[in-house]
Amino acid sequence: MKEILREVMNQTIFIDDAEWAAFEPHIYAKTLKKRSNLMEEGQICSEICLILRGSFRQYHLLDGEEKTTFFFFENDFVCNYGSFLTQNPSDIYLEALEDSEVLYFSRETLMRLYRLHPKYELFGKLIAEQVYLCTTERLKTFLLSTPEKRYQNFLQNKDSQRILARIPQHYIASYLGITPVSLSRIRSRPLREKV
Amino acid sequence: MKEILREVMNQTIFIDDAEWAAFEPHIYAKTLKKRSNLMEEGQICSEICLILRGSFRQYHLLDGEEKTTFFFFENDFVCNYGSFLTQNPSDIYLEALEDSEVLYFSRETLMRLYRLHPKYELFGKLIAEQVYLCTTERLKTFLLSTPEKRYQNFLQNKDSQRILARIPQHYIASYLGITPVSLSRIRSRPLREKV
DNA sequence: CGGTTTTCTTAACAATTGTTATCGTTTTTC
DNA sequence: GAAAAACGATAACAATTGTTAAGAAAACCG
Repeated sequence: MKEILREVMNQTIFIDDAEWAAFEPHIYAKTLKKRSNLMEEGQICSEICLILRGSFRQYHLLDGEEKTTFFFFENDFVCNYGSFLTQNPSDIYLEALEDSEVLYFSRETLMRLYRLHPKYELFGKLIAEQVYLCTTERLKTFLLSTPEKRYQNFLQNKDSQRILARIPQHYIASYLGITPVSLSRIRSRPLREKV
Repeated sequence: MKEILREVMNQTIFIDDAEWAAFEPHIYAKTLKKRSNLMEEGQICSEICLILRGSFRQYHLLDGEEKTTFFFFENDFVCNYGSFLTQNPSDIYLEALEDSEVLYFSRETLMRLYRLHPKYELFGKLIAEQVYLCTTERLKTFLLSTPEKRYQNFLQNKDSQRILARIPQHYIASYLGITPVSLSRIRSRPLREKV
């Protein structure tokens, strides 16, 4: 089962047997019931999970209102990466949307691997770069598009399909930075022709 | 003069004399006239600049309209980091807002340093993490705030001060994802009390 | 210095989004 | 299987933002 983690990592960088042997004993598994939290506001992120089964949403709590801002699915790493890096308290919650199963390892384990094998250091760099690129793409949709165009782009984005297939619409609205009512309206709007 | 680059890097990670000696000969300087472009759409980013004097804006060109999305000042690294990482063509322009002076080095130089000294690899990782954190903070202001609140947060953000001091307001509007007219209106609006 | 360009404000109106509430349907839960 | 909760559409109205245009002030440039 832990081999799945190795395979996912291999999509970014090849991990040889010696490198894997240093890692493998420090990987654990756990299950989370639907609606349970993997992380809560105020906690400091000390472990990284790989989702084997299930899904999670990330949300902020503002004036008693939940603002959902990200989703995680099978083969995704899920953690509060910002809190993981800075070791500052989390400003977000991570909630299981379904009964879920994850592999996980601690920050200390990763730090030890960084010191033992430069390959892991490179892995950490490549992950940071990947996550930067994704975040920038998403920021662009806010800087350059209206909510309506943002939703249309979202529909056409290949990575969005798993969100559309599994996530309730009002969470998607929040993910797009709009209200559920507004998204419902946008969806019912006739498509405009380009002029 | 190149020592400034070393000092800026030292704010992230200590570079010893041997590491610096491998880098120093491959650093160059150039000047850019106000309004000239450091990078244009379609180009592939092959060098990183450190600003010694002057400032730059990053903008997208959409339907003939310029959308300014970022600013760079003295002691900032300026490049299209996304294009630098992926080697895909740039979707942005980088324009000097004043007569400017920069140090620069090539991507090949950095790649060579990555191979020679693991310290540079770590530097690359820390930069990616820093840039990720900044981008995420910015994305949050779009996901969690209205334009008006976003402007008020912007005013109170310490890092914003250099933007406010040196950048025309209509560029700031674009940076906040709104029109110049709307920003002018927000500014003239009376401050609301919290209830 | 004088003309041009840039910048910012304001006004009027259009378009979009937010808010609140209702209603029917679907899903969940026990 | 029945009660409860969650979900999505819709309506009505408020608030905000976008668009276009005009004008004044400031900055820029030869």
